[in-house]
Amino acid sequence: MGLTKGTVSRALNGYPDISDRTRHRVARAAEEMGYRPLAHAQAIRTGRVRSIGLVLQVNEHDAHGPFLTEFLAGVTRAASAENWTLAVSTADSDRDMIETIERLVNERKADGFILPRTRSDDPRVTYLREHGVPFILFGRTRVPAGCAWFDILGEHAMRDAVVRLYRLGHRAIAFVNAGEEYNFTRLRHQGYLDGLAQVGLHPREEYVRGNVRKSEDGRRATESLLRLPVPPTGIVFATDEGALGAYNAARSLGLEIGRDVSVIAYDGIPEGKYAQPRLTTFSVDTRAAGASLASMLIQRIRGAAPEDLRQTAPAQLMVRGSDGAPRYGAEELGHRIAGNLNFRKQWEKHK
Amino acid sequence: MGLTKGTVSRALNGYPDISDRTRHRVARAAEEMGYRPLAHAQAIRTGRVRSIGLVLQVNEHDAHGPFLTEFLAGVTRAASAENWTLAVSTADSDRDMIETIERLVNERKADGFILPRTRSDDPRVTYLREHGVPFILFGRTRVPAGCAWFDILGEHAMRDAVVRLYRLGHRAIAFVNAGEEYNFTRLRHQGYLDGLAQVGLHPREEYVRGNVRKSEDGRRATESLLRLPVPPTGIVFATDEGALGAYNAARSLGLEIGRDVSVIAYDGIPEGKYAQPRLTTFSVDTRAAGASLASMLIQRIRGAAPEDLRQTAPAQLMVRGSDGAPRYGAEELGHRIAGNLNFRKQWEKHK
DNA sequence: TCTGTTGCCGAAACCGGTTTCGGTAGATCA
DNA sequence: TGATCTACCGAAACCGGTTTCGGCAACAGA
Repeated sequence: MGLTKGTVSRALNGYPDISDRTRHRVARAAEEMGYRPLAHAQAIRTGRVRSIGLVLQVNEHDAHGPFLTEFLAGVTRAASAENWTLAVSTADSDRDMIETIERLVNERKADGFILPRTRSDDPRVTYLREHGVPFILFGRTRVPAGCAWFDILGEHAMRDAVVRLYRLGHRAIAFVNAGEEYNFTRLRHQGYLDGLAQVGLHPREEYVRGNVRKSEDGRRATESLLRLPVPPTGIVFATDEGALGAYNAARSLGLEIGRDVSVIAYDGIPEGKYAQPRLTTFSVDTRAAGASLASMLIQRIRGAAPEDLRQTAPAQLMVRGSDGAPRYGAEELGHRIAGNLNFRKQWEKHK
Repeated sequence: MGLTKGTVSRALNGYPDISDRTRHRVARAAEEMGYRPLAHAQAIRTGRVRSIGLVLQVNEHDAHGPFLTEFLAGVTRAASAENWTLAVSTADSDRDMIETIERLVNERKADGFILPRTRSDDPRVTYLREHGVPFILFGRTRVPAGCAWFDILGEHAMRDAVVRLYRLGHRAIAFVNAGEEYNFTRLRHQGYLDGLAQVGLHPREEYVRGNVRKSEDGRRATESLLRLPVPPTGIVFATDEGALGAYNAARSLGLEIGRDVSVIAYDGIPEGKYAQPRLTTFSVDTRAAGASLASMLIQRIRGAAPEDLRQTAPAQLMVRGSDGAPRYGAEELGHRIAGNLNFRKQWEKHK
């Protein structure tokens, strides 16, 4: 009893000039009365609110939807373990994004930020770097100076997908990429090319599509691929969502996914498990990613050098039903598709 | 120039003892140098951190997934408008939930809480009420004393779904309910009964199923309904997810949804738009709900009485392709299903 | 026994705001 | 012209912690 608040504070924070006896006494008393220092009272002196900032882009097509819960679970788990919390906000444009971050910084609602969906030229990075606010990227960047990051090796997944299709017997393998604004896009494209090189297939420009964001984009891209004179028998998708569009394209051309044409994608969204046939995909452990990002950001805020905070992890292949040995060769497949289209045309004329 | 910090504070906070001239001078100066009071420094005196707490349950089957982004967008929008922020955390059990809330309360990381998915007997309510922490429910509760809430009138949707099916010509209308742990479950059941009463149909116990959480549960429930001697021709689902399971059940019985059997559901999740045929459902404006909840909670924290903070809103019917006039009457449908099953059995024996 | 150390804790400054209190200048009124 | 009132602002206490500084007591060394 009868210790000054200063002594209590030092005892709780492990200062060396406190005897073990007093330290235990304080710890026990705090425990008994359920005392926890008010975070904002600490912050006024320490300058840290022990809070991670996360601003979600919500304008366009909702990019995080399926992953969000898992991601938040990972982040908050890791943050809680260090007694930190998470401040979430949303923005519907780049301007709004910067303003939102600015507000969180100025009022010190967050000590640093996790930046999901790294873009090629990212205004968030520009702003935060300029203002000396710590941050960590989910996804690598082209200009890495001063940046910490965590990323999944999507390019390896793309490469392995090509190799897998090749081993299943495919010799005409196409690639459908995501929107160009993201940094991972060119990496995945490179991974596709690496895969072709590894198995000794020549890259063909007409086998590559890009800027697929929604599943409808994926449908169009797939249809244009399958209507080529010599269509691909296997298609690698940079995202699950794009691949789900392929199901509609295949249906409208009278094709069966997994038999007539094989599909391998990337992300591991739940919808893939409900597709018919179930989508073979490279799944990302989003929860683990969130946890890594959170604890790395905390280290960064505590002063670790960004160069020491760069990690990558592999995606894990989930073999399901959308890929298999090709039923026909590419030329043969082309003829079948032409036949199907012709039949449909006749039938519609007949009506 | 040369005003004390006390004067500046009063000027910025609109105290009456500051002349307009000084007030403007201060406002302009603050604007110029981009000054924003540190939230935690204010909090130490005011006792408010201007932060809304939200703890998500993430253990079991992820209940919020599809709605989460929209919900967060609504909450953070409304919060930002009042210069508040959102503190998000997660929990994987009831115990963990209470501990997480406790931590946020003790450290004052949040001034109050939004409680999504109100349960019949909710431990969160017990804890917060006991500790005098403001909160608002997303969903009504059975014991309303001291509770503020916002809710969607799911029971009206269920009732209208029944009436709609009746007007389309259905006379055998079943109901598939959600998990019993949620409070909205019994409300929706009541809505179904109200609908039957309104059109003058007798409730039949064998036409009601419950405890459907995942789409697989919905498949089983639907199959058991359709295997009745006199199956329903129309089915109302308390959740979209359950209704998606009906698609598989119908397929396995050789039935076509929207023709042989009609389905109307509730939630408005994106997957419903991709189902074949597209799911007719009562859609909830989750973003608006989040916004209402946030601004009502802020009012609550500022001292408004909980009794004055109770709002409801209707769900909006999205007519798509899963409902229509019944192709057969109920008895006839039963015969067709029996025939299909028999055929399948023969065919399997034949193999 | 005296002098340095050391270990340990109290006292007080400090962080950046908010809020209370008191005093002064100018206006109002008798 | 003097007294009273009012509008306005400065000064200082305060919020709940952290951190610095200084001093006392015990202990070691000479």
